[in-house]
Amino acid sequence: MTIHNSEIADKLNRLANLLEIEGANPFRIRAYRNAARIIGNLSKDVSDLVAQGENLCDLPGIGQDLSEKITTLAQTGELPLLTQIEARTPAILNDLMKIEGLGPKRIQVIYKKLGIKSINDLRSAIGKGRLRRLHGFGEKTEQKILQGIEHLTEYGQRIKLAEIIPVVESLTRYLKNNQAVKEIECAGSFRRRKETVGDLDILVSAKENKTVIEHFVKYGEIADIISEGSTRAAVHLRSGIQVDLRVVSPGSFGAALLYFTGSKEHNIAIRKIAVQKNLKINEYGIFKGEKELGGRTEEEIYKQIGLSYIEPELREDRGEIAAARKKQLPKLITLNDIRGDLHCHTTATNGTASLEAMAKAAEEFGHEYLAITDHSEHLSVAHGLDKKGLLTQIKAIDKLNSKLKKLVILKSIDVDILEDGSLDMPDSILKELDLTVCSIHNLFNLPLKKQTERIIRAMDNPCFNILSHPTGRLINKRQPYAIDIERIIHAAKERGCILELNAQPDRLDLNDIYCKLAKDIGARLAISTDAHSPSQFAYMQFGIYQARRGWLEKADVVNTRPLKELMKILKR
DNA sequence: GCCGTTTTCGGCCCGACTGTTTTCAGTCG
Repeated sequence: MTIHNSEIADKLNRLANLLEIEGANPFRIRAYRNAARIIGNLSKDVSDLVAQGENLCDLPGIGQDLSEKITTLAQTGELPLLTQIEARTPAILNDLMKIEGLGPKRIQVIYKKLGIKSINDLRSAIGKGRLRRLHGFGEKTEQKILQGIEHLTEYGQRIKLAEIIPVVESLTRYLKNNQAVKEIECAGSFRRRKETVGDLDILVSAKENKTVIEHFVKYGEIADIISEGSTRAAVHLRSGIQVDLRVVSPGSFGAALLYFTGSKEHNIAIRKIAVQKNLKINEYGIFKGEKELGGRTEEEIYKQIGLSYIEPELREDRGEIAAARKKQLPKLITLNDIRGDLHCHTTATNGTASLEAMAKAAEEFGHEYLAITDHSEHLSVAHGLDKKGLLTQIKAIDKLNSKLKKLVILKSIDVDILEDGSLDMPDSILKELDLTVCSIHNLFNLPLKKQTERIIRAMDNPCFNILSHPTGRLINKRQPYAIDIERIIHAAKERGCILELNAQPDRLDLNDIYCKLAKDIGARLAISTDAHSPSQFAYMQFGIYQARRGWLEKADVVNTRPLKELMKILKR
């Protein structure tokens, strides 16, 4: 049995929670949480590192003790300290930590005094009025906890980035109606363009705070107000999303933006650097004693602590600070760098628009080239094309190309990788195409080795160009299939194959961490929309966001190249 | 529990809001 990084991180987090409930040293708890984050963000499997005899102490934030604990965990699947603590503090208390308004101290009290262990226990205790009899608990706290339980059971999941955009747009439009508002930005994980967001953090600079807050809490979509003060307020929208508003003076906008954008780990790291330089960073600015050295812009603050400006997408404490210090940050790719799209579908299979309509939309989007990649026969639910169907499409593309002025249509296919690693179309036909996009669309549950070798065997075919949605995950819906991604990236590099970053908002596959791994290994990537309708070409933006989070630059992505150069790359 | 061109011991980011209590602890970001 191999234990995955996410499971190791989960166990460390659970241990940290229980320790916190027991009242352990807060810095020790932080060390465990920090280690959980480091492991969770790692692109390589800890189990592999351990098997190779690597010393985990080399990882930042992991010392001798944690290294030994994690090694044991990777080897045996057990974390003895966790087992030991669970013997006296029930593991189920972890569930209570997820409830808004309930932290370790209160959980400790309700467990010790009332024997409450689960959310159900808690609900019934509140119903019987047992909670409000405890010292430090009152009626309002009770109501808040009840609301927290309700909110948790109703809206457990984070929301996909694409789904939150209209919410942000209408809210910011509303806030701008207030005369006092000068600048406005949606910060938080939204600004870092994370694939999902948990809540919204809106930052406003204004001449006067009070009227902005008053205006905010009157927004028509608000279900309830969580808190309302003189500089910040928090609400739930009717959709369940929490929105935090923070208002600062224009002179502090940069400092507040930095603070509110996060990530928390990035903030802690840069504030630590400030402390080392005898400076202090807070949401109002950067200070030497009483003297303010900056705060109007984020750049000012980074500069004061000797760092070049760090793009929001990189602020995850994954090496960006060291890179900023050495002036070695990547020049991140932008939407403008993209020249074409290498994956889309038409009505020939499961797209909603004709070849002509897709071509027109791609041209209007500004593309120089577009690959038409309908499904192959094996994917019967999508009415995949057989040999004859593909040959018909090839002819139609030739005809259309002779009419098009600005755009070139590339002949292609989204061909299934079959169980034995062969492609679902004879090579003799694949050779007629400009490129191939190859996908796994069935047998998601093969064992890791088998699935990995299925893909690598497919790449051995010289007709293989792009591996589409390489891990197969669907955000909030389906786990990635079991594959050795590092081996696949190496195999792609050796064979001149390309890895796709599929820009569909529920795929974003490869994810940010694997994009960076591919870049570090030196494999090429393509950012493609997999558009099934004309409007979906706009999904390219989401691919770009994810690519930027993965440190990708223009040169790492093949569809930033002019057509001629691209064709050379596709020759393998 | 981690970490070190001030330190191998003594620090560890910083502030706002709420509820309950009467000066502050707990929670959150």
